[in-house]
Amino acid sequence: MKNRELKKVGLKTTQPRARILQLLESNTDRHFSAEDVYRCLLENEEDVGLATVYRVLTQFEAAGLVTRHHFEGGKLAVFELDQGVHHDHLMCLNCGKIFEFSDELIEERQKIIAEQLGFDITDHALYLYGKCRKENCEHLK
Amino acid sequence: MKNRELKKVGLKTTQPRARILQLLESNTDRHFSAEDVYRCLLENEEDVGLATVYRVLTQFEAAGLVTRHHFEGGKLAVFELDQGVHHDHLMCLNCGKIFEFSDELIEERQKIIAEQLGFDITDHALYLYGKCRKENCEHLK
DNA sequence: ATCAATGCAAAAACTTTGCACTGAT
DNA sequence: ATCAGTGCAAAGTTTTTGCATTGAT
Repeated sequence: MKNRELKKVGLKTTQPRARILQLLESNTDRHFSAEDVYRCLLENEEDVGLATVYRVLTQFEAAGLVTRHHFEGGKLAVFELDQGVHHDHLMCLNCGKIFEFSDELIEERQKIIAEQLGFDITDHALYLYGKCRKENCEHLK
Repeated sequence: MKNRELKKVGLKTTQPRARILQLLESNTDRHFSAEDVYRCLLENEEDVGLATVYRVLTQFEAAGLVTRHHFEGGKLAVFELDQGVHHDHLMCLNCGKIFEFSDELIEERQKIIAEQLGFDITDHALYLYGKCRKENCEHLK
């Protein structure tokens, strides 16, 4: 079923790859570590080796299917499906929740800055860290 | 000599801490991994344990003396001295060089976005990745 | 049938921790 | 003299790799 997407980026359709892509596609709001993916698949009785999860996520990244992040504080890398539209991240340091946003002005400004410095931008990432003022913000232990 | 700065942030002045601070202060343009710091000190005949380097850098970070970064691609954390003025980073994916910049408009915009989303920002980081068009850009092997 | 992809276990890479000793006040 | 800080070695985490086996075309 994930046949098309995988072929498109030049990856042979295998069970692990299809399952991981499926998982990411049905949780576009989440940011998965390799462990997360591994455990989610296990829970679904879809056994995949952890090494394979790492390999597949790295391949997906190289293929432009996913983006890898290193959030402040976290030691693991986390991945999310790339859905065509770039977005940035805002993370609550209390509850760990991640919010996504995008801003045309900032994007424009980045291009101008890169141009001035003589750079061809291939990639960029903006992370805001703070505390959400929501009453439902559960503090991390 | 690094007495004052360390005391100010509530850290007892010890040889390892003074040496590491000294190293960072005389290389404000560099981004050091713990290993980098360790090796630089060894080369200067200033023996310090690697574990201590990690501990001190973490303390410096907590004290607001340094900032920790996880650049794209790199697996190690790197540190740089915090010099009061916030700045962002632009990294060349060819030669690895890091350029610093800061932009008032982007800063403003971030505040507005955070406000709209009901966040109190404590921290932020913007990374641009690309290729510098300089003729002296040495490609990574 | 072929060759890439997988799973496992082992290794590597990076960072943290325990503990006895050293050093700053 | 005291107690925080250090160094070393050991352990922890996260990620990668080697190799025999499995699976997709």
